[in-house]
Amino acid sequence: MKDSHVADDVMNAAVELFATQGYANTSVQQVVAAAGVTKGAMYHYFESKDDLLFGIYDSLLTLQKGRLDEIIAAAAPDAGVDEVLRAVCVDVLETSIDYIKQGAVFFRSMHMLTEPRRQEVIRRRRAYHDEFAALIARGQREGDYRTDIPLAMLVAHFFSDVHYLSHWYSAEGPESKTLVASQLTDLFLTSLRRPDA
Amino acid sequence: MKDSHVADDVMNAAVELFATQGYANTSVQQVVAAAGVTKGAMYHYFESKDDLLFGIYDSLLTLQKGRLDEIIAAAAPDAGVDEVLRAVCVDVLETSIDYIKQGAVFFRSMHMLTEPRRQEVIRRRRAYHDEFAALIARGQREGDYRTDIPLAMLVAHFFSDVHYLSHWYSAEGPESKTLVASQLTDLFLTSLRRPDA
Amino acid sequence: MKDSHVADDVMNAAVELFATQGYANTSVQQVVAAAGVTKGAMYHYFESKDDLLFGIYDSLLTLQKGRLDEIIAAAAPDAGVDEVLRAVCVDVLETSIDYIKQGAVFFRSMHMLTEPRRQEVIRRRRAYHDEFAALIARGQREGDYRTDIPLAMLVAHFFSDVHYLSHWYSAEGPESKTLVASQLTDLFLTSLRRPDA
Amino acid sequence: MKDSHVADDVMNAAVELFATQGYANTSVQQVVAAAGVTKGAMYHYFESKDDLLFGIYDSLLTLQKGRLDEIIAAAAPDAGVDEVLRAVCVDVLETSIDYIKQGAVFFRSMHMLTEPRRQEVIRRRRAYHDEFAALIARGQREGDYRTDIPLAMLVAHFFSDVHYLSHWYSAEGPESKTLVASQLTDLFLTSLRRPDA
DNA sequence: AATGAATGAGGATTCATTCAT
DNA sequence: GATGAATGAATCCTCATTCAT
Repeated sequence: MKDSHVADDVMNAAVELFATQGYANTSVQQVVAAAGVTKGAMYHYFESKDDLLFGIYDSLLTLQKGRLDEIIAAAAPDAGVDEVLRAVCVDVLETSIDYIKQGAVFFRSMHMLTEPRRQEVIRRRRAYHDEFAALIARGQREGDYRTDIPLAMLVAHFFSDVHYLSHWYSAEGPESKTLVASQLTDLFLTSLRRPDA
Repeated sequence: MKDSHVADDVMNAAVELFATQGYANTSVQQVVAAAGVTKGAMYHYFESKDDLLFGIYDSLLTLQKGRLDEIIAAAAPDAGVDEVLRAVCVDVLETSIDYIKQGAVFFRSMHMLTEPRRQEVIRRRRAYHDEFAALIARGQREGDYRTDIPLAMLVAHFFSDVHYLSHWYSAEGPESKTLVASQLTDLFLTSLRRPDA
Repeated sequence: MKDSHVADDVMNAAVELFATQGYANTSVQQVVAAAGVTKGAMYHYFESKDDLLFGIYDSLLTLQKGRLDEIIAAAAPDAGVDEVLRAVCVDVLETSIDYIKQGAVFFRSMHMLTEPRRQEVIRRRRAYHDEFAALIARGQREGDYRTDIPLAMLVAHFFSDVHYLSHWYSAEGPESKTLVASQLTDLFLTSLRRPDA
Repeated sequence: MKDSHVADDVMNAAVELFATQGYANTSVQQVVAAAGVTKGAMYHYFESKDDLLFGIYDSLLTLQKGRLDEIIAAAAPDAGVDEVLRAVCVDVLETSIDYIKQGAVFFRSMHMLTEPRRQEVIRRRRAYHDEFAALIARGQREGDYRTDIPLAMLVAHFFSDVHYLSHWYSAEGPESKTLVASQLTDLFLTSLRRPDA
């Protein structure tokens, strides 16, 4: 259930309020009031408040997974892994800044999701991480990246930065976004390189 | 109000439940049942559910600030900044693993705190970060650390790892803790070094 | 929010119970049970228990102020002040007997109102008294009424009777109401007359 | 249970708080805090919160009944009823001003008393009114006072002023008290006199 | 006499959701 | 499709009173 002017307005209001006040502190009443629709109209498009929350996860996961697949598919056959990984990192970071409110909700409200959906989010998120991890593993095999540190930790080391963006980043301008993305990518790739190389 | 057998049991139960199910999904009833005390007894020691939550923040902030000050004070007068910073990073990471449940609550429930207390947490947390930032700044002045990246981002880059621990770390054994702390410290310090050095 | 079958039933039940048992001794549960509605329905029409109480004040103040204004406006241009004042007194007393339960609540529960509303009641009540006082003042200027006693005390002397009705009056019949009103008015006007006249 | 420094302090604090905030809005905790004693100490001297409230009624009733009896007993054998009644009225009014806080509680919190005690207060109050009524009746028999108005209403007419004092009187000075008492007595006795006399 | 921790019943309020219209 | 009145379960919190010390 997801189109029409009503559904969009509701989702936007929900993201805004959930990011600002938290999911638990936001009543359905507040959401519909902010969206300028009635409760009945909302329940016509969304099954529950949980559905609203899941919508945020779903669209973000769909978006980022799609972009990741695209970048990898679009990579030149002879491209070095470092080049691809850099593109991926920059893209994730930029997208996360674009959707920083959704990101704030994402990392803060996972435990508010009802159970089957929480599992789905975890599964899709893991799939995403695995694809990212495969890139690093390839770089390790090719001798570019350090192997003295567990793969899982390297992945976590990168996504911690993605995660943390909503805790400190505040939009000053469009250029800032690309600069931040490139600098964080740089920090990550620097630490990833073989120490002795 | 913060001692007696009752207060401790309640706090422990609260940490456990808040970390597992989230603050909003945990009723005071569940907390007191888990602690084996009555609701009235709990309200004798804590003013509100919010007070319970704040207690988690307060004790963690007090602990970590204390340790940070101690390490800096205990550093040999001729110690290089890198040595001190490494000790600080390792300590923060190890402490965060020891109190990983409190950490999970910390980063997930800040918006559930009532306003004056939320401000206090933010203030104390900022003070902590500032002290950490001062170390890096000293390293920059001494020529050890890179200056091409804003100080605030370097700080965020480290604390994102601290933050993220509760999302992926799970205790496999006592050695693991020190290993993880040392490896994450390593990643951070590697990326911090002057690129051209 | 103040119509619909539900709102009326709730208000009536509230007046009855507040007058009989007092506001503090009456639970919202008792009110909704007496009104035959659910708690949720009540909270759809009233914001709080306090709102219920304020509703009693509001309707009584509105009613009596309206009637006072009407009587003064309707007075013949050449009417003596004594004639107008008598009409006002009789009307206030009769109305107070008609709404004797509301009156019982009025004088007993003012301190249970939350602050901004308590101020509003005081303000509106004062406006009402001032209008009444203006009539007496006119009578004093015209030489009908005594001036050896402060105006405020004369006003209090009358409203004390209004106030006290709910402490001793009990409805024996419709005639009694008009008799009581006329007799109390008589007592008041007698004491108001210039002693030496 | 009623002496010792503790009991007095508690009673004074209770009167103050009950008069200011109302009985229902005042917790035992607030009373003992204001009195500077502990809860246990209070419960050593008073059986219940209700006991505290009843104490206010008891002392006021005892005091006023005692004074009434005294004045009547002390009247010269050949004293006119008007003289005695005037003395009684002035005394009641002055005493009520002296104990105006107790009076505020008296008229506002009767329905908060537990049942047997509420009946006792009503009974003793009625006895007091009856004695007062007997004076008026004597004046009627002696031809001084009007008989066209029911005795009960005449009594109510006077006590309404006593009652109402706490709603408008505020202490400006010691002289004011005697002036107010004498003026209200005057208003009452004026209206009491035979209209045709 | 005095303490104050502990009890436990009760109260006001919120809110996601349903459903007749 | 849309409304919004109504539901009813759940939640946080208060508080008079007791009792071991």
